[in-house]
Amino acid sequence: MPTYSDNSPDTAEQDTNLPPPEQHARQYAAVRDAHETELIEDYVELIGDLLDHAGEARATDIAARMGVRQATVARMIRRLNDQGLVTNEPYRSIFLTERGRAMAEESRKRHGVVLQFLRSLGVDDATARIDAEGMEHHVSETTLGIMREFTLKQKGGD
Amino acid sequence: MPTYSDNSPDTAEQDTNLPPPEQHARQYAAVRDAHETELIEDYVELIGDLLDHAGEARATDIAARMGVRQATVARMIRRLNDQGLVTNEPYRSIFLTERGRAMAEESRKRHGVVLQFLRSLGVDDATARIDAEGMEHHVSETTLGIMREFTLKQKGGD
DNA sequence: AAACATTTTTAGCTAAGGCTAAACTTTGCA
DNA sequence: TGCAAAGTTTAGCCTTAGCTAAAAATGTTT
Repeated sequence: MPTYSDNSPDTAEQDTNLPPPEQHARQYAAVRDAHETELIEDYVELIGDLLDHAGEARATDIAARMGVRQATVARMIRRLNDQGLVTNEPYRSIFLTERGRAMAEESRKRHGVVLQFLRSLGVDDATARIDAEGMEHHVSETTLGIMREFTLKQKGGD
Repeated sequence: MPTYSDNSPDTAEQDTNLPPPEQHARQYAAVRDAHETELIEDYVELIGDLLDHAGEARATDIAARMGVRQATVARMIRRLNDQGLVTNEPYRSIFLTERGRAMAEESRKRHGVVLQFLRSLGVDDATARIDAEGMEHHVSETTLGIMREFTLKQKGGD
């Protein structure tokens, strides 16, 4: 029994009734779309981070940080190359194209906003990191803006 | 250039340095784990909702609301059956097992907490619904608890 | 420079989750 | 009652993203 739907007659219906089928379907479609780009963005973001911090992005390091095998990384790199996000020559380390760099930057920003927001909500660092990684790709621009504001306000207020 | 990492010397390092590789890998593994159960939970939650609201859960309705084809639903139902989450007989509608019901309830609660939280943050209803759908499976118990509290506090404070 | 170690790539397997097309069952109506 | 429509299932295709095993290239060490 959800306590949250029992005291506000205005929103009670929205909680207990299902949305119309088409809208419902659009919600799930949005999640599926997010999933399609999610992994690509994670790889690109990680490659960007490695380039910044280690000076180069090597398949071994990507694999270690992603927690997957090198073979998996190799195939993903080819895909990223196909999509014009990275450049790479056989047996050499990986670089971001202009588009890749833009995506990495974008991703890094989103990630940062969500992470900072969770922290300023009072979530411990370790948990915030894990949750941010998962939530990052499912937060709309609208919500992201609200999170940004909230974080700033918290910072100033304390 | 992330403004959030430039003014708080304490957290600056955590933002600009990468976590150690093993921890980093664990974060991505957590996201992958969430993805595995995510769709299953969505189906179970939807079936529960349909049972509650329409009295029965039919493949056609599930397909319409999920935004996928009936063939896709049919195969998923078999999978849910294999996992002991639903019972179904050929050409008859679908029911939840005890375990299925528990999962649906659990899922519905999480979903509600995230949705209410987003609303009380100031996110508009349509956006909140979409974001909640995606975020739901990536929010830890810890964060969920904090969200619940925050929502209550907002409600009382206004 | 040859041998060994590491790194990268390729080939081929699996499972999931979309799809279409076609077969089969149930339902509803004339 | 019988036939058409609607709903359900099965078969088979595709892509993605894991994996292992093995081959190819690079780097290191003696």
